[in-house]
Amino acid sequence: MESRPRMTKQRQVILEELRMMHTHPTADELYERVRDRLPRISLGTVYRNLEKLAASGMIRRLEKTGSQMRFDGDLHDHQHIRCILCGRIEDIEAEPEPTHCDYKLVAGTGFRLIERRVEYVGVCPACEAKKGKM
Amino acid sequence: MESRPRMTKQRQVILEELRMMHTHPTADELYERVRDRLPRISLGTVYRNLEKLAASGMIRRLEKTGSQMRFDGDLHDHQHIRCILCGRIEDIEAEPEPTHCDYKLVAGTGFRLIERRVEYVGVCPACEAKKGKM
DNA sequence: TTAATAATAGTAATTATTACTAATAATAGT
DNA sequence: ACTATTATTAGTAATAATTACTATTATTAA
Ligand SMILES: [Mn+2]
Ligand SMILES: [Mn+2]
Ligand SMILES: [Zn+2]
Ligand SMILES: [Zn+2]
Repeated sequence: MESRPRMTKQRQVILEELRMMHTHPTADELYERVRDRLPRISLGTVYRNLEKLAASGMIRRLEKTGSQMRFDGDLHDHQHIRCILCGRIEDIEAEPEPTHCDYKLVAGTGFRLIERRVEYVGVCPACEAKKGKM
Repeated sequence: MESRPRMTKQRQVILEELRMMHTHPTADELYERVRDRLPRISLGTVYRNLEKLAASGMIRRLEKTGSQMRFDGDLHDHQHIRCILCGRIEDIEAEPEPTHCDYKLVAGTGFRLIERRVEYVGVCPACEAKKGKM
């Protein structure tokens, strides 16, 4: 039942590239990027490593917003805003910890509160510009 | 280019059943329910109508949390808590409108803020009980 | 009633993700 | 450095949710 994770070249590169880009990429966006350095890597390997890295807390998995998962190499305490038109995600400097008020709101449901996620939704500058032209 | 929506038996039943249940069902949960009244309805019809009803504002589509879409026939201003283990969703009586503080947070990004979604995540009583037994 | 055309049932296609498997390579121990 | 163990990989197949297609049906306005 022993099983120490191994730091493979693939895992290393995936982690490095995710930490470099600040765009909260999907698995296949990251796959395209990583292929520049490891042309023979497979998409399944990218998925598997993102899963492992997220489970070990080395990266964040942004819960299914939009149609695919997105990942974040930046672990500092922050939230996100997503463009309702193109899906682009940017950082927002807000603290996500639940407040006393949140605990009171949840009390009636019988749930044990773990986390409060705030997602801001809007239109990004690029999409706003595009829209103006029509 | 004219196109007035028609109130078909299927659309009627889908809307009625969704409004009755307070469980935020997935498309196929609702499909199973509706089949009791319309045994020949197809899953595609359920999806198509949920899409139309959401677009016209008659129901809410809860943005992809978990692996599938969920729908809500209750339009009153509220938010949700989702069980991280079983996916069950319950209502939370919190106002979702962005505050001045939210607008200030978003200002730096250049986005036009449309909505602030707060999703609470926790463990539901049923799952908590199940967990205690192991 | 009738004509126009949304909407439907049934099925096929798409898409993101996960599972499978034989081959490879990272690590611990010698 | 060599070897044994086994986590990990590439490649591919399978799954699962959703969407698209198409011939037929049924709603609604005239
Ligand atoms: Mn981020
Ligand atoms: Mn609700
Ligand atoms: Zn955009
Ligand atoms: Zn639960």
